[in-house]
Amino acid sequence: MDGTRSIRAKSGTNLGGASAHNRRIMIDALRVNGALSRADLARATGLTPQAVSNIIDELARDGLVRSQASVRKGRGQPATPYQLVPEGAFAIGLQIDRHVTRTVIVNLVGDVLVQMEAKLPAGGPAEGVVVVLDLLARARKALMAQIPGAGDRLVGLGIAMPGPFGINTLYDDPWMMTAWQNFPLVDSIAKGTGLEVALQNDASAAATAERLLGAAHGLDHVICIYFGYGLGTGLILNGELYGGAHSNAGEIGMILLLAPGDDSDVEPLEHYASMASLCKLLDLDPSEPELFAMVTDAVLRGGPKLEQWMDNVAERLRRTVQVLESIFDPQTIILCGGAPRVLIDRLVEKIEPLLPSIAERARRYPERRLQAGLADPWSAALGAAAEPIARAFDPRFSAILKTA
Amino acid sequence: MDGTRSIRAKSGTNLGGASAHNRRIMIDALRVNGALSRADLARATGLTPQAVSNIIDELARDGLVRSQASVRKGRGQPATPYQLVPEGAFAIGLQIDRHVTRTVIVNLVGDVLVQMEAKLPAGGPAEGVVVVLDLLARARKALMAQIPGAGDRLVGLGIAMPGPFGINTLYDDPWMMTAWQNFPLVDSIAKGTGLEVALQNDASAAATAERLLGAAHGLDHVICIYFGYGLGTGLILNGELYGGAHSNAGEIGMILLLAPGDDSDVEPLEHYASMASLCKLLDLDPSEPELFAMVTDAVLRGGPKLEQWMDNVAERLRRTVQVLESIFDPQTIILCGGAPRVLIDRLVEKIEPLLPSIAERARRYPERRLQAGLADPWSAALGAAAEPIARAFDPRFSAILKTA
DNA sequence: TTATTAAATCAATTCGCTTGACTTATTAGT
DNA sequence: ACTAATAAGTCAAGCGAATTGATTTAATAA
Repeated sequence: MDGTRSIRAKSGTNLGGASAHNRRIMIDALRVNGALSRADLARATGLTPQAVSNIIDELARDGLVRSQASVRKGRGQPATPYQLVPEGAFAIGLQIDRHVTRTVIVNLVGDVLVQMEAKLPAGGPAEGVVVVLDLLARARKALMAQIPGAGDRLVGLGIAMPGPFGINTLYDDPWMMTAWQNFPLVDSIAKGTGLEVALQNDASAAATAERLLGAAHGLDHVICIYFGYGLGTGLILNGELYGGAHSNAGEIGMILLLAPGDDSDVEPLEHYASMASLCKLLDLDPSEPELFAMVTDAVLRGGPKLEQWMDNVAERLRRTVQVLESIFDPQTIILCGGAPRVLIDRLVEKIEPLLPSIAERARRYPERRLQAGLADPWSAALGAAAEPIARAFDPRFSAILKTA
Repeated sequence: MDGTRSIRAKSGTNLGGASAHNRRIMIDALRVNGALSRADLARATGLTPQAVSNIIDELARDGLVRSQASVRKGRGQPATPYQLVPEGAFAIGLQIDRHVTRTVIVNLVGDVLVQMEAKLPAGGPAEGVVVVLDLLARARKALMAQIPGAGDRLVGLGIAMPGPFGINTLYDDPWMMTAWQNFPLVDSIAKGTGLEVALQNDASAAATAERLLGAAHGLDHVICIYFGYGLGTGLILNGELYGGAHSNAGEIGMILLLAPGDDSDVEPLEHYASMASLCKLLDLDPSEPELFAMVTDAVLRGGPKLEQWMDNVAERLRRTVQVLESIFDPQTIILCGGAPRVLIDRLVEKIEPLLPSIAERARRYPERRLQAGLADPWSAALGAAAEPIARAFDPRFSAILKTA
C-alpha cells in the first residue's frame, strides 16, 4: 500500500500548491456567484486585491474568465465584473449502463454540447469497448464541428458505472456488471482516447452533476440518492465528493434495511427500490430503448399494483432518508436518478412527510430536507462529464498538495 | 449566514498557509511513524531535504521535536532521527456527562497527566459551571505541580458533551441534556480559563481519542461507534473529523432502525443500545459513582435477562455496522465507549459474525472489520483533550487557508 | 585505500503573495 | 460647479518559504 519502507505520511505543499488553490477558489467563486469584480473576489476569498488581480489576469490569459461591461454601483470607480468563459474547457462523460452506453460533452459551465448513445453488445466488455471507443470518436467529431478549437481544451474523460468496485460479488446478482467491473476499462479508454480518464460509480457521478449545475449548486454538505437501475448515494462532504477508503462509499443499495412487517431474510434495499425492481414488477425488458417512456406512461396511468410498489419504496426511502440525515447532518438530501421525472417526483411526494430527525430545524437553508434532482437517463453521463471539470477546477485538499 | 453582500466563496491561501501545513504533516508523520530522520521525512512528504531541515529546525526551536542518537543503517552518513517531545504541548479535556464532569490533561503524545472528576449538582448549568471551573482550576494546579512550565504550553481546552446541538428536542427525552446544550458553555469556560475552547459531542471526542492513541491511529477512514449513556458515532473521513453542516453528524442514536420482529413504532436506536437502556434493565441509578464496577459485575455474572438484552443490542448494532460500512466504506469500525471494557468486548463478540457488506474483501488493512476501542468512563474526556492537540497540530484543509 | 552511497547543509534563486503608495472614476455634499 | 469622499484597481518594491545545485560529512563495499 505504501512505498518501499512503509513510512506513512501526508504530502507537503509549496508556493505552487497555494497558487493552484487560489486559482480554483476564484473559478469556484465565479461559478457559484455568477460574476464578480476583482474587489469582490478579494473580499470574498481573503486575498489581497493585488493577488486577485494577478490571478484573474492569468485566468483571462488562459481563456477561463473574461470581463463584462463595467457597472456603476454607488460612489467610487465602477467595478469590472468577471465571468467564466463557457468555452474555456470541455469534458467528456461516459456512462456504461447494463444495456446501453451514453456519452455527453459539456463545457466549463456545464452546458451540454453533444449527447449520443449506443447499444452495448451482449458479448461483454471485450466487444463493448469497441462500441464505446467508436461512440466517443463520433462525439468528439461532433464537438469539433460545433466548436473548432475545443479539442485542445478537453480536460478529461469521466466514466460512470454501477459500483461497487474491486469486490467479490456479495449477492449472486444478475444485475451486477461484474464483467465490466473487472475489465481494465480506464486504461483501455485512456489509451483509446489519449485523455485523462477517471472512473466513479453512477451515484457519485450524479452527485457531481447536481453540484455543478443542479440542486446542490454551491452547497458543501449534500447527499444525493441516485435511483437508477440500482440504488446508491453520492456524498458531497465539505464541498468534495467523498469516496471512502476504497471508492465504494455510498453503496446504500446493499444495506439490509427492514421495513415494518419484514422478517429477517430481507433483501438488500436496491432489490426493492430501483428501476430494476420496477421493471420486474411491470414485466418490462430493461434493455428496451423506450423504457423511460413506458415507465412514464405506467406511472401516469397508475393502478393498485404500481401504487403499492411506490408505497413500499417510499416507506423504505423514508427510513433511508432519516438514517442519512442522522448520520451526515447534511444541508439537504436530493433524490435524483436515471429514472423518469414523474417517478422521482411521485416518490418524493410519497416519501413526505419525513420522519423526525436532526434535520428538522427552525431556519433551514435550503428550506427542504428532501428535494427532487436531475432525473433522466442522461444524468449519470452528465455527472461523468462534470467530474473532470470538477477535478481540474474545483477547490479540494488534494489539489493543494505537491504533485508526484 | 454570510457576509454583508452574501457572496459565497472559499478562503484563499498563501506562503503562511503552505508553511503551516508542512509543519503539521511533519508532526503527523512523527506521530504515526514514531521517529524519522530528516531524509525520511523528505521522502515521505515529497518536500526537499532542505525544506524539511528548515522546518525541523524551527520545530526543534519551538520545543516540539528533538533529535535522538544517530543510527547507522548501512552505507552513507548515519541518520539522526527526530521524535515528538511529549512536553511540547498540553491540552485540557472536559466531559460534561449527565451526572458527573470529568477533566483530563494530556501532553502532545497523549499521555494522561491529570485526571479528576466532580459530581454535577442537580441545579443545572448555572450552578454546574461553578463546579466545572473549580475542577478545571484544580486540574491546572496539579499539572503545574508536576511540570512547572506546562502552563505556557497549553494549546486549548476541549469540551465533550452529548449532542445534538442547536436542535429542538425531537423526542421528549429525559436523557437529553437540554439545559446544558442551550447554556453558553463555551463562552463561560473560555472566559473562566482564558483558553481557546471548542465543543463537540462525546462520540466525536471518542473518535479523536481513538485517532490520537487508539485503534484508529494513523488511519484516515474510520467510524467510531460510541456506546455511552447514549449512542453516537465519530466520523473520521479523509483523516479529519467530519461534523456535517451543523456539527451534528454521526447521531445514529436517533435512527429508527428496525430489527426482525419490530413493528413500525420502533424507538430510536439508543433507547435499545446504550448504557441508559442497560441501567434501566438492571435498575441502576446512572448517577451511582460505582456504576462501572456494578455493570462490570453484572456482565460477568451474566444471566438470561442480561444475555437477552445483549443479544438484542448486538442484533441492532450488527445491522448498524452493515449500514455504516455500506455508506462510508471505511478502513475499519471501532466500537468504543463510556462503558465498561467487558461490556464492549462482549458486544463485539456477539455482533460477530458480521453481515455481508462491501467491507468484506480479500486483503484488508486493518484485518478486522469491527474492533473494540477505548472503553472506560474517561474516554470522552480523553478525546476532548485530544481535540485541541489535533486542532493545533494535525494536518487539515482548514489549516492551510488564510486566517481571518 | 578508494569508490560508492546516503544524510545533511550552504548559498543563491525563484515564485507568488503582501505592502504601501498611487491613479482613476464615480457619487455625495456644499 | 466645485470639492471631498469613496471605491476599484495598478505599480513597484519587499518578503518568505520552498527549490536548486553544489558541497560537506560519515558511513560501508570493493
